[in-house]
Amino acid sequence: MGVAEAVTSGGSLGRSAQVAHALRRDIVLGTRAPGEALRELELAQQFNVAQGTIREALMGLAEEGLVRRRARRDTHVAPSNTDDVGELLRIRHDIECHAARRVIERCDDTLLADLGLQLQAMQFAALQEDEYSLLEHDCRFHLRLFAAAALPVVEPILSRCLVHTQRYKILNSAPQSRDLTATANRHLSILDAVRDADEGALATALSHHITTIVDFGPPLGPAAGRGTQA
Amino acid sequence: MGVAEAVTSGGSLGRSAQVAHALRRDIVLGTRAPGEALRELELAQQFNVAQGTIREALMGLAEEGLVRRRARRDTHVAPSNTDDVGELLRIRHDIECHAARRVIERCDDTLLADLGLQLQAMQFAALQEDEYSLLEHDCRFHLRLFAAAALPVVEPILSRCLVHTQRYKILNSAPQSRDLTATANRHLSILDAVRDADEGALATALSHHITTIVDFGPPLGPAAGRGTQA
DNA sequence: AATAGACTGATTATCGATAACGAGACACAG
DNA sequence: CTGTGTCTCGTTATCGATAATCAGTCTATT
Repeated sequence: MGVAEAVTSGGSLGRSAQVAHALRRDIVLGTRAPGEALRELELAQQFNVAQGTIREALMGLAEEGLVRRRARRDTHVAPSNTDDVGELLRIRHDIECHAARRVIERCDDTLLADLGLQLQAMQFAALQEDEYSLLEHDCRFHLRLFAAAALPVVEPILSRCLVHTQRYKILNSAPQSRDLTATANRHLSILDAVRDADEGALATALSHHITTIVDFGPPLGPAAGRGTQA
Repeated sequence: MGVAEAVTSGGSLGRSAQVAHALRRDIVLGTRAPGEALRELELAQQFNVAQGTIREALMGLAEEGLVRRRARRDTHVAPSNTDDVGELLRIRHDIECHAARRVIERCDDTLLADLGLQLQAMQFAALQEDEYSLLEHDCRFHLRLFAAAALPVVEPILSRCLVHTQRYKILNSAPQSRDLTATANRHLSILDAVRDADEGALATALSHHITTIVDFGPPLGPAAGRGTQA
């Protein structure tokens, strides 16, 4: 497992949030493999923070479903299950497409600007070959779009769907088979639909976008086996 | 606000879980009204535990969407929004009905027993006029049923839908208008469908059950029309 | 040899105190 | 009277140490 970067009072968000961010990155990218143990004191030493801070980060990740905590026993990286992801993708499709109407109805001028910014960031990340950065902005793109629907309680659900979908994609496909720039540009049709304030087009674009994220066909058959120990 | 019961090393689960349970109860029942401030030190004194313990409980509730935390600012009871609940109900409908097939396929012998137990507990709670207990077992009934679908990552999503749905119902209808025994017995048709291992009947029973949980008609304004999707 | 019981090592859960942070009040200058 | 900068207060975030608990092991008894 990786040598963790000590957190040194960097960003404006709290230390536990920074730790959670770093761990999330490792888990989504597969640097920390499913099943890997996460001991609080060990992580505290690695990140140079107190155990309680690690604890909070782990609790957050547990709520996201990325780690599994068994009370007073252990904490480890959660597995990535195909059936689960399929269902999450279905739910995501349902939520995002259904929100299209509300989004168009409530679309304000900052929405388009924010989406454009995220798209730009995605394209930049693609050029840099920084896949995780791309994924992050992908997430933000969809969450920002959904935020316009003004359904705050549903947002965390969508967020969970997004994260798990992305993790599954990373864990179950060969790195060279993923064209980052293409992934970024796949959001163009969504942006266009929002620009045109075309509810139907937005729903269609989202539906197509989501259904083509993961091809459940080819990659699962042969070497889909997890246990891709580093 | 209520005088909190000091937690005295009661159950087998940790103190923070007990605190979270108590707070969840108060919030769902409306004893702690939406918008009410929740100060960590104050609660720590009321429950006779350390601030950190309260903190964990609040973080858990925040992830459930029952409280809203603004970093370094404050923590308060989350509002209960009609639009959100409508959407959550839609998602819940989608998840539970779609799981019917998997549930029947993987139904093992303990499922029926567990569901029967929960139903009994609901009926008992109804007789006692203990609405929260009824709600809890209602939750467990549905979660136990869904657990048979073996989609662990989706479970927390369903859980969130259940909790918010129930809270909304409590907060937006007169207590005397709710027939507890009828609510409990409404699960009979679901149990029957599982007993018969009839996938179609289960999906139908669940669909009817969920769509008739909240009548968005009378108590709310005019257009409460949730899409008659399906 | 098999079983029941207690011990040990490892891990999480809790605590009490201190630090960091943001918002609003307040005084002051323009 | 208005705008700006500072200051204090309330609240959350972090820390380091200690307590509680569990799983697996090891032993003693039958």
